[in-house]
Amino acid sequence: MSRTEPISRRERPSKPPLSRAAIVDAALSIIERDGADKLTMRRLAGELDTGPASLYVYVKNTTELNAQLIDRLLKELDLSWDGVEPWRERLRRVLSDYSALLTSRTELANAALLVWPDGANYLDLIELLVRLLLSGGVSEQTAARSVDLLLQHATASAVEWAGHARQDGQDLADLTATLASADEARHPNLARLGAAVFTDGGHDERGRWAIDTLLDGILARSE
Amino acid sequence: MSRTEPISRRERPSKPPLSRAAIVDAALSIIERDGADKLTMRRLAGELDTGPASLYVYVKNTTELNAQLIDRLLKELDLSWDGVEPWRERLRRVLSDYSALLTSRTELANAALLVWPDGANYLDLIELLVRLLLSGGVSEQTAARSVDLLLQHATASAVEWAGHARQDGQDLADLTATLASADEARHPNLARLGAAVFTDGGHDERGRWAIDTLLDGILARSE
DNA sequence: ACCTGAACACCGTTCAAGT
DNA sequence: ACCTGAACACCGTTCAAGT
Repeated sequence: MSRTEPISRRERPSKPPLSRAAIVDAALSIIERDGADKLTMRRLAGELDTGPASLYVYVKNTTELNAQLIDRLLKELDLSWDGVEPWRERLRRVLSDYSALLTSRTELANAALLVWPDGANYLDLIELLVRLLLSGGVSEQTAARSVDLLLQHATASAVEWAGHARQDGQDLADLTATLASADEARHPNLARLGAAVFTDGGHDERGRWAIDTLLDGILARSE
Repeated sequence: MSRTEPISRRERPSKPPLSRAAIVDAALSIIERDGADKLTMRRLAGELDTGPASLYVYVKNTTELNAQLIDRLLKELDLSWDGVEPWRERLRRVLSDYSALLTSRTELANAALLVWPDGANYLDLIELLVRLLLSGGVSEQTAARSVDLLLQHATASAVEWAGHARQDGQDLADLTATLASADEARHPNLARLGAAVFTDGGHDERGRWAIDTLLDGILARSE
């Protein structure tokens, strides 16, 4: 008999075999195409031409998948340092790169706060942060803790920004209205400062201010 | 005919009328009884003996409900200041109270990062923070921005802690294993610091360190 | 006007059964 | 051994219809 493959009946001729890597790839392309909020186990299974149960052979649960995804995304970060660019500037740059990476992927940003995204690229990022801090004269113990604080800030900023951009019904107008209604007797300081509490300066400028403030605090710990 | 109420047939004799306040109350009791992760629109409707559609007469969506809930929870915070307790200590205390309030309510902690929880109690909290900062000699502009940074840190810490306590399959052991596997050539600094990056010091001590670092940074901005 | 049953369009995860 | 159909146990939100 001739060796015509009976499998060749299928439309998509060679459905690639499932694997952890194939799943992460498919997840990434859903995120790029439809947005991170559209990434679900069921949709991901659909993308791979199978049922959702099949994914659970390769990933334990959604949390684990997210951790994997975050690490994969981190690969896109430039983590080099020429040693010429001042360490403080390099630190600012890598943190805002990291934030930007997550801001357009709301659900992942959220996951990044909840999971410890273990993985080689995450380690690379931490390594760079530690290296920069040490070169700035920060003590080893302080550097270790600062990494946490800096990444927490960058991640939380991404979550906030992604959330506010999404605007689930809320907007800045509501907030400034609430603030304007602040009773002068009950909130004398707020009444004086007004909307500056929330809106003073642009996003970039505030981000830069925050990182500089963090760094000043960190440097103060190292004397 | 006698004026026997036909309504008295019902088991729970007087189902309270729906209202925004009643909904928030019911939501709070679900959170207290079953945990914040069990709070859903459908369950909430069940608690109030009605269908989920009825809730949408009083709240726009889940996000709005969460904002409401956070403000209500904030009412439980002690926001007084005798002016005798050093401002820095008072600030530390209110921030860790706020964190603790959210840590046991995972989903709300998450929401607190995403929504601007407008409401009277939130304003009270901000007012206290501004007041403490100003009394510490911080400039008005710096105080306004610092409030953001301090609350972001406290909220993000609550989210992280709640998440790690939940342990969706991940645990510290995984992470320290990853860290131990850090290639010495690729991650010389990490290899030297080891697990200290993640585990040095207890939760409370690290929290205190972070707030002090933040405050030192803030004070450095004000000279 | 105020409320809601029922439907729409989804979820994550498990498990028994198939190859 | 590896994979998956089908089911379990849910979601948030809308809308046409009822009182």
